Amino acid sequence: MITMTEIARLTGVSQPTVSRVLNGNTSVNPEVREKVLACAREHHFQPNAMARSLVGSGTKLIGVVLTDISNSFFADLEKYMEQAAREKGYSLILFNSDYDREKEKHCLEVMRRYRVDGLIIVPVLEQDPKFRAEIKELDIPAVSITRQTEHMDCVYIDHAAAGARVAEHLRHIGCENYLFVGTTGDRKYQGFAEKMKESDPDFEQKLTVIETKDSGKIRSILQAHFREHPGKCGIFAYNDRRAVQLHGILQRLGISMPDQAALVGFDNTYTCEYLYPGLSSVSQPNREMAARAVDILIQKIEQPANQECFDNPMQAELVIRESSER
Amino acid sequence: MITMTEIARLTGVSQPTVSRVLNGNTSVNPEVREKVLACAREHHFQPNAMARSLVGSGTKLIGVVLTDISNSFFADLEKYMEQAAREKGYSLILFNSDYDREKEKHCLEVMRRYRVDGLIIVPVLEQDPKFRAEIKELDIPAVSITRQTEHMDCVYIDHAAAGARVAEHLRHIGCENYLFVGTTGDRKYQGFAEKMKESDPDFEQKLTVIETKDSGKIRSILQAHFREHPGKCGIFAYNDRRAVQLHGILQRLGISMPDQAALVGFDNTYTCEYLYPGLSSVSQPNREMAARAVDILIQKIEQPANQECFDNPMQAELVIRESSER
DNA sequence: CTGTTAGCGCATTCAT
DNA sequence: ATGAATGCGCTAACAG
Repeated sequence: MITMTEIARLTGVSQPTVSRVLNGNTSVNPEVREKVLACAREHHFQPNAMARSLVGSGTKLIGVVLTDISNSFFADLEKYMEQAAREKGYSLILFNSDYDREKEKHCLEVMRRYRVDGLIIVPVLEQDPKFRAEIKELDIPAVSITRQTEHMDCVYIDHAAAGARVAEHLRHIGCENYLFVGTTGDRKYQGFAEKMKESDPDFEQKLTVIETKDSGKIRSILQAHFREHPGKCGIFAYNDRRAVQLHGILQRLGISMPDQAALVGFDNTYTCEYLYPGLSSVSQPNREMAARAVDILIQKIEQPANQECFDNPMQAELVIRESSER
Repeated sequence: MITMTEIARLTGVSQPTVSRVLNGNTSVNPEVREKVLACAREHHFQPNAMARSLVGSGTKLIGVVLTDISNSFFADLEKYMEQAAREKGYSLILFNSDYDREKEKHCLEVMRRYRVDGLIIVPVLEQDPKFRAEIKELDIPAVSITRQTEHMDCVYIDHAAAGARVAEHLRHIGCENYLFVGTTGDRKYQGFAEKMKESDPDFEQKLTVIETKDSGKIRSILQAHFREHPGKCGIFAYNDRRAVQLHGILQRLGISMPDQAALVGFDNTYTCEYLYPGLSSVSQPNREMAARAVDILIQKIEQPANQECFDNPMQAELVIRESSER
């Protein structure tokens, strides 16, 4: 791979002159300019980003840590982040933490080695003090995406509010009992339950929580549930993947949507509209979230002055389809 | 961020000694060793990968260019590639080409700037001579994944064979006419059509090709098709995303699977088994493909001797579910 | 406008 | 076993 020094030798000028031409900042003699450019083109010169960064201008690298890119929602996010970053001349170095704090820590270390200019992360455990310490140690601009954090910028949707919105909807279409698929530590659940309790003090007796991901077990639970509770059941799943799974199981059990079961998922992945009956789901503005995260980050990278942290809550929207129509 | 020179200053030894300690190659005085290690730990030292690469030991960076990571199949692939790479101390710098040759070219240029040690790519157009030239210019080990290529190592499944396998299956369950969803330039299609023609000279009259991705248009085409052709129709979609879309449309039209329509997708994404009726699909061994691609690449990076290119065709498997059961 | 000089952080000689 | 010197490719003064 050709270097500036080599181009300098070939064209008979000094290396800094080559640098000037190729970076186009200061003015150089037009003839020299052309000669150098021609030579650079001929040899497909590309500046060595490593050397450049070493000298202090940053790496133009953004470290991205996702919990799991095989989740469509995150895959979309990464795609939009890359687009936004590319527009500003940044590239992404991507890691999956697999929801594992140890791996996450390792990702952070590797990113440090590459001296990424900034960091976008979906934290495994945003409140973990160790995580906060690790981020602080990194000492570079960082924004968390998808999760609300207090010690760093964050771009997210208010999961509790979204959960509440789902509660409102399910109550509105007249459900007699409820199923939540996920863990009760989830903000979505908390917002959902809170809202329900507001209008129905007996809510907790009407609720069943399914934590397992095992299709067989879910099937048994559903079967028993619908045998004992004939009334319309509102089902809220913490993500579309689970919701699609439930959708299939309900179909197999011959439980009709939305009459017997009103199902709502989360993330509004493309499958929702293709399914039959169509799957209601909470849509996150992932393109906007990605763009916002990248913008905030790059702004902080390039203007290190303003170093306060901001909360960037964004608006989610419930997309109602056949699976939970009135 | 602390440097070796700084650690050297703090511990009163020379920078090369720090380097020796931290890289653990040559032997150093145990006392010095401990002192240096302690200091490094205390300050959370991480070697500057940029500087290290500059001095000639490579970047430990693998450039990955995918056409579209929002496709679950590729997202899975990337996840497994990252795992495999991490195990060998490499990190991934990821790009999406969006099926756009220009963007792909740009990705290649950026990778060059970062002096990635090697490259794994899903080519937009593997036969394009310009693409081949660009890869050659890069002058680093490169493997193409998912596509067969002649000028570089490749890890892929034989799409034509997989298409033939689907043909066999659909013929076997007794279809009277066929629908292919995708483009006829696709190897899957070619294998499919070839196989069909073997046993049925009239195949071409029995085939309809749907190229559009527009749900409304697909719906019209299907409606017209089933009105005119009452017999059982074998439908082969080039990927699961399209297959899921068709699945929904068929359901909405009240066309039963597998009686009236036997549907087969491609990639065997998780949705397939959750759908009802379950979606038949061709399963690619993506974990193995990813691991193989990474292994081959790293081997070539670390043993530049053997520079021949190898074909690595892998075995796909048709997973039959309700959507195309006999 | 352009060449000289210096230095980024590190690995790698070469001495000692 | 360890320090001194060198150079990777580049940018950033500085002097002409």
